Amino acid sequence: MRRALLDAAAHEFARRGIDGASVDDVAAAAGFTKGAVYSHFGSKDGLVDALVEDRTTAYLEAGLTAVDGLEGALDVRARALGDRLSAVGTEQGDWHLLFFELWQRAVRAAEPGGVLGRQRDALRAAVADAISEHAESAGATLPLPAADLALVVMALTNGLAVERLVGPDDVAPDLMGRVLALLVQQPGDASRS
Amino acid sequence: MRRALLDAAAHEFARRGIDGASVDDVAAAAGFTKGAVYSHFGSKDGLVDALVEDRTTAYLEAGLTAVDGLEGALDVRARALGDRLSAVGTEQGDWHLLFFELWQRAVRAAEPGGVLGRQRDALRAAVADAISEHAESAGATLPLPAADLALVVMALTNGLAVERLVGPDDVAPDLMGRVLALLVQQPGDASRS
DNA sequence: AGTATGCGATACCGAGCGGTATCCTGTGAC
DNA sequence: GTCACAGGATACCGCTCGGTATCGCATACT
Repeated sequence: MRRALLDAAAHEFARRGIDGASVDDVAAAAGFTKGAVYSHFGSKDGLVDALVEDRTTAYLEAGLTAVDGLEGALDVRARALGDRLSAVGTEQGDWHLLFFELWQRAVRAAEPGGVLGRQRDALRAAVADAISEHAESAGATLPLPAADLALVVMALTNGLAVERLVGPDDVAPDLMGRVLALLVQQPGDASRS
Repeated sequence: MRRALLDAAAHEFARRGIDGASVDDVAAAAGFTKGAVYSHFGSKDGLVDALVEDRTTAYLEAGLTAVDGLEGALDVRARALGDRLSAVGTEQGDWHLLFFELWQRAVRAAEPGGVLGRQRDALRAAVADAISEHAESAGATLPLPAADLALVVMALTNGLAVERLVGPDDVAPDLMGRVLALLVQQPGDASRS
């Protein structure tokens, strides 16, 4: 089953590294043998490519969901967004481990227009749009261009995930929310938690 | 020469991955053969360990330098710090590639108290101290505990490095500084660039 | 029932790697 | 000048892994 192989690959690759996990390992984790993998994906690289496609799509959707349906003042929305992103990041420790590995591959391959790059651009644009709309509907002015803020949100998500994987207890669950709230706080607005 | 081998290892490991670069490759890049590596470090893991020690020490010192000798109002210092960190991050693209690989190893090994973890704690504590002192000497109140701010600085540095390696032009050079300035901005302080 | 199709298992190959054992050579002590 | 030694080169081993060729078997179609 293609689905089972992709899930097993995501898990094994995250745990042991893409180079560290053999095709045999992945197949065995899914209850199959190598033959199944080569029958479906042709090569190990083919499996990795399919995995990139699969997981980045899911990641993009998760990101879109996170910025959707926020209500209230802008800093309240920012806090809620931070909490959502933290929750997702905390429960899916494997994802970031895998993500950084795929990202490394993409950087080293240096082939512009890779799947990862495209999905990143899409996510960034979508988040930037959402931020703009949220700011407008909340009647607030953004302290930075929406595109820059989107980048900061992504960078913080990734950066805090790094720290969380080293020391899960070192990162307060509400840190992301508080930081984002500070970033969109209006000048002269003295509201502090 | 031990130094040459470490430098070559840093470069080769960053470019091709720790698993992707063979001991032969590293030695050749330094103008030697395998024998030199095994004579100095005993094993590939020994080389990696020595490299972790070497580079994290340098990184820690770079971090300490960055938070040192800042002057002026708190947000001015924050901006200057951001610019320094951006400059360092931009010119040393290789380091972050290597850092994430070493970080992955540490997370997967899951041996608490690794060198990387200790250096991270030290850096975080030092940055937190520096932030506290800067806040005090500038007569400002911090919107978040210094330890949390230190974590945010580190997370942003790493997160923006990720983005910069994917698309160098997507990250404005002054973004880090502006974000940090926003974070320490005093309520009621309407100064905006 | 017979047959075709395709997924997955099995056995095998070649290459590259980490590691080791041994040899070579330049350098310093006396 | 001789000797000892350490840093490094060379040759080699064994193992693991990606990849391939082939086979077996279940399902579906006629």
